[in-house]
Amino acid sequence: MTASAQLADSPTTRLNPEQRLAVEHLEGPLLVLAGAGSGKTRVLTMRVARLIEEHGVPAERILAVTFTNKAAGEMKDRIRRLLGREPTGAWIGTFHSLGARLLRRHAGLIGFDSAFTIFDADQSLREVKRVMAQLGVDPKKWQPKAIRGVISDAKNRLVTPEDYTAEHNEGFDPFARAVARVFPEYQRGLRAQNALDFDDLLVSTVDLFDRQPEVLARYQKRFAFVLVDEYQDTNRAQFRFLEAIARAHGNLMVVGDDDQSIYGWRGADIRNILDFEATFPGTRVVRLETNYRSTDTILQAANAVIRRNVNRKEKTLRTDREAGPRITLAETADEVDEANWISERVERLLVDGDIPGYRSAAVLYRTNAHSRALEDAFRRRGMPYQIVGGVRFYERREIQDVLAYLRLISNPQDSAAFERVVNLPRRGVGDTTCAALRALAEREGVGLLEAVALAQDSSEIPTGGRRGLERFAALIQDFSARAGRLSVGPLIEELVRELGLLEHLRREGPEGEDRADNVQELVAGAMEFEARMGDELEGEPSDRFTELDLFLQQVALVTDLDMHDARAEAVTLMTLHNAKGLEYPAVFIAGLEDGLFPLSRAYDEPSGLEEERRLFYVGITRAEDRLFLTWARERRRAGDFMICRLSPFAEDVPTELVDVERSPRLQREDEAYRAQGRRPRAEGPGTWRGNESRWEGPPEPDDFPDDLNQDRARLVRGERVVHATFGAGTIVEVSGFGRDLKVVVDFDSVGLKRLLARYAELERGL
DNA sequence: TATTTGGTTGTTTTT
DNA sequence: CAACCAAATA
Repeated sequence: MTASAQLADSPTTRLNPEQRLAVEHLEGPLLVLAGAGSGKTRVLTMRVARLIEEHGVPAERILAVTFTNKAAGEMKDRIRRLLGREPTGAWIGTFHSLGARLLRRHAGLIGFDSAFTIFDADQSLREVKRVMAQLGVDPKKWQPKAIRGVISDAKNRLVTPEDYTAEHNEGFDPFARAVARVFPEYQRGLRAQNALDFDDLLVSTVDLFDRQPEVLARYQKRFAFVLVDEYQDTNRAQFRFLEAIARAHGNLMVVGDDDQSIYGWRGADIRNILDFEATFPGTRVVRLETNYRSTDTILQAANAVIRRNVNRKEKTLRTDREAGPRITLAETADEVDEANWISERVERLLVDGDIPGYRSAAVLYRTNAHSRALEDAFRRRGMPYQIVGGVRFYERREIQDVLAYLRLISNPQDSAAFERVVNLPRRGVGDTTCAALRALAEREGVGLLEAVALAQDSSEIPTGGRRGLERFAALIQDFSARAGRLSVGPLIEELVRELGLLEHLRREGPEGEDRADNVQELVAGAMEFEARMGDELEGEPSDRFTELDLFLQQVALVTDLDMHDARAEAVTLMTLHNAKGLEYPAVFIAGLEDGLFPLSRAYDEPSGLEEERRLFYVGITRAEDRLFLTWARERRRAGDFMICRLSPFAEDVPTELVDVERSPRLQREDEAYRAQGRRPRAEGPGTWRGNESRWEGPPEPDDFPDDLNQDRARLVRGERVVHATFGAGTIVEVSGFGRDLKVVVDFDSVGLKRLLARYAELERGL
């Protein structure tokens, strides 16, 4: 962080004119269009400090919203440093954590108890599955994940279950009809369990503001200044949240960059930024186009890439920095070779003194699955690395098990948690007992835990199960009582001990040892947890909160990225999405192959391709000094090998900025081929060659077998097709690409079939 | 009821 | 080549 050093002495004279304009802005709407590396965080934090320091605004009148807890923490740090004291009372957090905090205060007003559970993606998926089973919606025909996705999209657009159902339950789209049945029941299920999913944290907050004008008025008055980071990634619900508060006074500052909008798939609405001036009349617009991060070479590459997008606000980043070394594009044989090349190159950068330590390098990739090969290579070489994302700590089975206990202790209505742990460790409560209990609970209109009491004198519950249920319920009640007087750390420790969980896990075999370690890590983490009670509970009756409630909330909302330790002396491995907002002296972007990056699915729509390109742009602009792009000729994906060709994105980088390399293994192999008088495999027009940095022109379509040709007419979801034997049908799903393009077709006569497009010879039409 | 087996499935990206 | 899930068996 080069900027932070300058921040320490904080004179506004260190700002460029545009930055100063933004920092000194006092009242009214302000839109800051901040290019990558243009010092936007600096502007945000300095404005906050200035409001407090020079204009005497009390810290508690400030609301600052970021996208990750880490960004929020960083903002708080910097403000603290600028002020020389804590910005006590200011609300600085993510949309989700702020929503959770507001909802906990006013849970009663929207029909929830303030100890509500927050369902993460996994839990809400389970709930969808449960509802589907209850309603008899076939999970084979409609994927629970897909349904969950549509529900999430609807929520992000603030479409209620009722709206959705009214619109679709009689429509012609059978999938939408299925969703129309599941959605309302899913929502009812959450409510019955006193649970909210991630999206609800936004939706319900907006709802609360809509329905309780006096609550809204209170926060409008309190938060006289609202500041938002990464504004290009906000969705409809988030916009409404901001707008609700800010419309009272218009003191809303948003900072964003339409070129870095990479969450369209999550409902981010680019119109929020493009229409900002129209929504808030009198908006002052400030553009930050000077980059303080990257070399001129890197910036030129970034500009050249992003220029190819049609749908954007025209702008060009400048820098005062030197040209710097050229970008390296490396061709490798396969993912193992690629990973070796990268790890070897990191080592070399270190030895040559180009970077001071491992932490100065990051490897970015498109999909989490890609991390495995890299991880192997780093481990083999004995190099320190840390992976951000992927299998998250809190998502591990054993951790989820412990958390389910805690959730049930905190919120007895959480039936999902009940089912998860009722038979863990074994208490003789199997599927039969559970099903009977569920039926009983349903009939009596109570939660599962409550139903246990009724089950004792109910003949429909198997006697074997009853004893187990009783023991379980007693255990939970016991711990609920303890939760009131113990803090989280000791509470979890006792729980784990009394369950004999560690021994239980170790008995599972070699895997179990790791699992036991993870549980111990969770205990250790909880021991360190000190609820910021003072902050969280200010002005609230404190008897409705326990430390456990707050711990669970934090756990639900803290992500892997937030736990990432930027100071650890290790190479960082993460997806391009996770890299947003970060910077490194040396950046590697791996897997630059057509179909992987951009992902083949992105070709379905022009906007999809543009979003992928923005993602590439984000990746490039993470680099301060050195940028490496790598690709593999051949890669294993989903079990089998695929022949790859260079990503068209790489071709958008001007050739004069690029040095081309081939991995040593590739050089050896190609030599061997040549010695046999044969043409090196996969090398032809359209391939970058040898050590000459010369691009030989675009690939000739004829040079690629038809089934690899990405330009071919594409089969898309919803399209009508005709098959030689099955007749007419509708495409329900498309997956894979090129040679492995697979489609699921719902044929009018024979129903669902999964087909490999290359054999199926589907014709378009009715 | 618990465990094992075999078969199927799939790869975006995340708060 | 996983990981996950359903039915079959102990």
